[in-house]
Amino acid sequence: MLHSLLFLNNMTHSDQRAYFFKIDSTIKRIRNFMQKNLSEANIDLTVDQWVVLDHIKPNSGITQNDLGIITYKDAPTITRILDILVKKNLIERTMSPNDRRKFELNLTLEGKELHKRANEVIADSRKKSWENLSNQDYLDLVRIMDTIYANVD
Amino acid sequence: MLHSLLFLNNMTHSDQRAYFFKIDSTIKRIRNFMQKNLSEANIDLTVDQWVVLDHIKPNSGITQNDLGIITYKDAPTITRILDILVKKNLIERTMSPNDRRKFELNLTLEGKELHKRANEVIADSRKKSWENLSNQDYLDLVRIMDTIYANVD
DNA sequence: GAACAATAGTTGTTAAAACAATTTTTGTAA
DNA sequence: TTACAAAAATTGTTTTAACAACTATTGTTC
Repeated sequence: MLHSLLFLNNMTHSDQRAYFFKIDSTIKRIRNFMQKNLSEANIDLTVDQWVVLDHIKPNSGITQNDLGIITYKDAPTITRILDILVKKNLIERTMSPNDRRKFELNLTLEGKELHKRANEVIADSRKKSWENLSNQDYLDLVRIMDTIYANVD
Repeated sequence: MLHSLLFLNNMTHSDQRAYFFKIDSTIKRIRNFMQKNLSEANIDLTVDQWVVLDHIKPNSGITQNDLGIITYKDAPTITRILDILVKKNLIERTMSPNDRRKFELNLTLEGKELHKRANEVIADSRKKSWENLSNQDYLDLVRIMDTIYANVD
């Protein structure tokens, strides 16, 4: 309710398209909600570490570069998140046999186990946060996001 | 197109509700787009500095605490952004006469001038990024964001 | 094959977010 | 009025994001 109230205020600024602020505050809340749920399940992962872990899992041997592309994170960010995941013993960097500039990334056993646990927490969070919304809402949201994404390309 | 493609990939994970990633990547893009437009207009402001400046302007004398509430930023973040805006000579912190714990915030003349310039850039960015979308889309987006926000409260 | 360009990854810096801990001031209750 | 709680703001630390600069390796062109 605070959210709606404040946004209406914000809307008076200039036009009805001040949606940036709305999306920004909502995504922050979702992130915090997921983070809280991970922490309460004693899972030592940030949401972004989860995103990276979750994208390595079905792509064994992926390089850091490609990982950055599919997660929309730049190279330095990937490097640093991976440094943390390696330190936590959740992933392995093995040098590519063909190209000594590259690493191949894989989950460790511990990484796979933690992924499984975290996945349940994230799925529950997702379900909870989507309550009262329909499949049509989902399709609309995706279409709107894709349109904006294309507009600013 | 890359966006859609990658998202479809991501969708195969578990269910159709992995919308977090979609929103997150889109908001990042919008932010970068606005930042680029500010920089190209030679406006030395980050998007978040803009948000703070834009919320002080119609609320002269607002305290840091209240500013944090309406911008959805916590106290330390507000402190640090204001430090920067003060250093840039865009806002003034004057001690509240009634309560020596509080500051009253106001734009300087320079702040008002920069706000005006930035406002045009942001409005243009907003318009551009909303192309091909309707008023109904806007209403749907707001409703979906508000619903999610309430769900994770 | 040597010179140069491109690619993969790392390091440095600044900004913002979240959280915890702290200081200063104000409000409240005994 | 004194003791304690609450409020406002700051400082410290870790993580992520963006950008620039850099190293090492590979690819290309002459």
